[in-house]
Amino acid sequence: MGTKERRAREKEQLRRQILVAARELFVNDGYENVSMRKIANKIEYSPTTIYLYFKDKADLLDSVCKDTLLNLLKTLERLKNDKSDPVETLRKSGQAYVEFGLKYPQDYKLTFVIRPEFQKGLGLQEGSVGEKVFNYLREMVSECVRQNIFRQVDIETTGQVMWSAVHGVTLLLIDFPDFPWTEKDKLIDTVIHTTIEGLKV
Amino acid sequence: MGTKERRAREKEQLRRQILVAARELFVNDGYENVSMRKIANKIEYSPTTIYLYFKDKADLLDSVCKDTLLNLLKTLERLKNDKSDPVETLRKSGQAYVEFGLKYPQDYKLTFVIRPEFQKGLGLQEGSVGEKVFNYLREMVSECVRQNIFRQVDIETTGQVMWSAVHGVTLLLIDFPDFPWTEKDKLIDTVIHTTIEGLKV
DNA sequence: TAATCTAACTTAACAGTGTTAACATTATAC
DNA sequence: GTATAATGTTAACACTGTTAAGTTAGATTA
Repeated sequence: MGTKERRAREKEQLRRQILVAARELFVNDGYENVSMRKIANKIEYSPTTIYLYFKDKADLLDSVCKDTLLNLLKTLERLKNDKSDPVETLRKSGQAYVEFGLKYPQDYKLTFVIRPEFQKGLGLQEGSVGEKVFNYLREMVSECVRQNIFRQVDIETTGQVMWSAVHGVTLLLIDFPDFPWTEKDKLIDTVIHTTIEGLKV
Repeated sequence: MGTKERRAREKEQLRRQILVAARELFVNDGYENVSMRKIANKIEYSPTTIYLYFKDKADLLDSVCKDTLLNLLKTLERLKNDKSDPVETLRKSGQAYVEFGLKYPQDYKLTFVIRPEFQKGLGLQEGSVGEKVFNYLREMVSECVRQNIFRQVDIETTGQVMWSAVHGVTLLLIDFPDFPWTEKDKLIDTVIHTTIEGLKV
């Protein structure tokens, strides 16, 4: 009677296989330059098979994005234990966020700019992974507010300001690699430091 | 002998016509959803005619982006006269930048995230429009540094921090319209205010 | 075991894409 | 008025996402 479970497992396996192949191609060649046929080729199935597992190409991308967010969340939550200094934790979180974006630039762009429509359905609404990521930021910030380190009492605004800063510097560094930036790590440090100091005043 | 000039004028006219049609379609339908045939249809020429004026679709987009940057530059330079308070001018410039992005969200995204490769050839290199935009920001910032308002002596870094902040908040507001943002203008104000205060300390 | 059913997958096709090469047309120059 | 250059068009190629119809293999039932 284990046949049904086996079949389900096999089905899930192929789904993962498609996702892995798709991510790899999206990341290397860019979403628009990847065709369903290329993905199919990579996994050695016919193109239409993919449609048995994903509604369409956008749905496939959505699933890739969801994985990216899960990955980001995992990365961030590793920093949570460090409860000593809330400002230091926030600083580290910001740094980790930018680092994540620069480590997986294509993933980051796919998730946060190429297809933010996906947020409507999965990304930021209640119970979603995206919401969990922002909740993490909320926690970090609210601890700083609670300890009267930050002037602003409004946790939402404070969090959004922080997000703007790290999102901005991440995308600029990704999108304009040839721009004569200040030394990269120095810039990231300064952005985060400036924002935190600005929130204190 | 004015025939040559007339021909050149007519040619330039059709070029503009193509650009206008392309921008309108890109902005309404999104770059990827606009085909050369659609553009051709709009201006009532055959699709291949466009290739007599632009190398390819990307080149067409580049020209649209260049216009956007020119537009942004014009918007910003209107604020330059106000020499009284450099911090206030910088604040206003930041605000104008974000407002510009939100007023022409598709243009902004096309220029700053969809096709930043275009920066390589036209956008940010010497003498380009993009460089002029960043030079504007440099001027605003350096005035604040010169008057010892900002701690940081490094004008480049300071400018880049400012750019990160406004770029970040602009894109977040564009890309996640359904996110429960703080009231929009308040958020923009706070981002700019926070960054400036952070640079002062 | 043989017949049936169903889930998984493929083939063939449609309408659309960017782009090129070859052709047609028009307006200028001699 | 004829040659010449500029301008525009037609037809085609190889590709795209996606659907409908057809095939095959494995499990279920009699």
